[in-house]
Amino acid sequence: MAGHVAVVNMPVVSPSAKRYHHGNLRAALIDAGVERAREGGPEAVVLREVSRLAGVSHNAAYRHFADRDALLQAVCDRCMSELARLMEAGIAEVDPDERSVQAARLRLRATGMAYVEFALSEPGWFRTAFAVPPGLGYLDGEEGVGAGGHGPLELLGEQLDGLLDAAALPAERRAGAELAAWSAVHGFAMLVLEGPLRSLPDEERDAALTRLLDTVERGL
Amino acid sequence: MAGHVAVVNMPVVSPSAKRYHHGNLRAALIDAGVERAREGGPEAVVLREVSRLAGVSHNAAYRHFADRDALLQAVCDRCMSELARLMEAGIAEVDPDERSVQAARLRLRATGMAYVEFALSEPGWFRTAFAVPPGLGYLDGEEGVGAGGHGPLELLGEQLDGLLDAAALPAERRAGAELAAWSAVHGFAMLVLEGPLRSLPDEERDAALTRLLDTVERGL
DNA sequence: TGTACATCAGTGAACGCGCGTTCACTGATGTAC
DNA sequence: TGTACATCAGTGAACGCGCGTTCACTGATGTAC
Repeated sequence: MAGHVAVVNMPVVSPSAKRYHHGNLRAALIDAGVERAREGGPEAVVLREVSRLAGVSHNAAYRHFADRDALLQAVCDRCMSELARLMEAGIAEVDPDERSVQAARLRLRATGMAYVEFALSEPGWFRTAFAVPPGLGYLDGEEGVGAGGHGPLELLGEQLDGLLDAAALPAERRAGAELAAWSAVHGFAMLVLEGPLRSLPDEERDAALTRLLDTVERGL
Repeated sequence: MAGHVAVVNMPVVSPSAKRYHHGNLRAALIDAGVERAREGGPEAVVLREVSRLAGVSHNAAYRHFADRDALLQAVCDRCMSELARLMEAGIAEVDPDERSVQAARLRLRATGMAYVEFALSEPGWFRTAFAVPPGLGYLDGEEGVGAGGHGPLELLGEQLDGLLDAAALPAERRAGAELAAWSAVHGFAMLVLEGPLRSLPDEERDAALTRLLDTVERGL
């Protein structure tokens, strides 16, 4: 019986037998934090709860993170990387060898669509990605940047360069175009997700998104 | 001596003598909440602290608000109204009798500028304006809407109508233009205020804002 | 190959914190008669 | 004009909560000799 109790008390995240040394607690804590963030956003990344999920006592976390903010930052980085990953996936759906103006436009559009889709389908992660504690930086942690080595900003920049190469964006308008495009989709996501437009019906929302992307495309 | 002690214990917000019945506690609580929100954003609207500021015991607030969220909502409404007020002031700087295309464009621009300026100069209020508790609505409280009876959305809509009247906006693009324009300035404010661009130097930020407003103007 | 020991990664108990909310109560007010 | 009384707006004490963080400690690991 006693042996079985030990099995029952195994840490949730690790299928291996309970050991005193966890092995990779740092990663396990971040994983658990990401899991909590998915459901409840950044506020849900609670040091004690995350340690519980990782199967260790709540102060073991202090071996790997200076404090709760340091853990949260690592979780934020992962969420931002996940956003970048989805953006990359959206971009990749347009044939990468295609160099036409239309393809460049479609890629930019896919970038924005993926951004908003991430926000709407994973609101907890989206909010967490932008909840880096004051005083700490974005994508500063060891986790680094997204799958292809790029954050959302770099991915957006590449699509704008693509537009430039296809002569669909005047050279004098290239500078600062990132922030204009980014602001548009970010604001849309925020207003619709938590802001005054959070009760907007789905179909109106989708129509508005199309309208928004059209506007950006024309305006750039 | 005893009489003087009573004077020392007077509520901070009311210069009148301490009375058992406050007189207008509801308004005083909202005022105190707005004061706290200015410094610390929505998290700073703490029921006990706000009651303290108003000079009453912390549970007197329950006579006027169902719970903390109800108080917070009232404070949010006030912040949103303040935003609308500043937008109106910005619009009013363009001669209201002027009906030219240029004037219509300037008014739209002033709307966006005021929005971002409010966010940057009063970050606590800006964040609070958009922190209405889940389940509660925007501008639903008694405070109602801004000085002229309009919220930010209505003000923006009027400027777009102005553009339409001046033939600077094709009629088929009028629908949904609010959300496109609003998204752009809102996203800009969020990214620069708390997001990944929060350490952007002031001059780069201002240049990016000009670029953004240009883009929106062209794109609409 | 064995062992002493430094080092590192965990544990468990405790602290202090301030919050939102509820309870039973009292002081003030205004109105019906 | 005076008074009884219902109503409303406050008070003060208490509860339970879970958090982040610190402390002194112990179990496991790997390395020098």
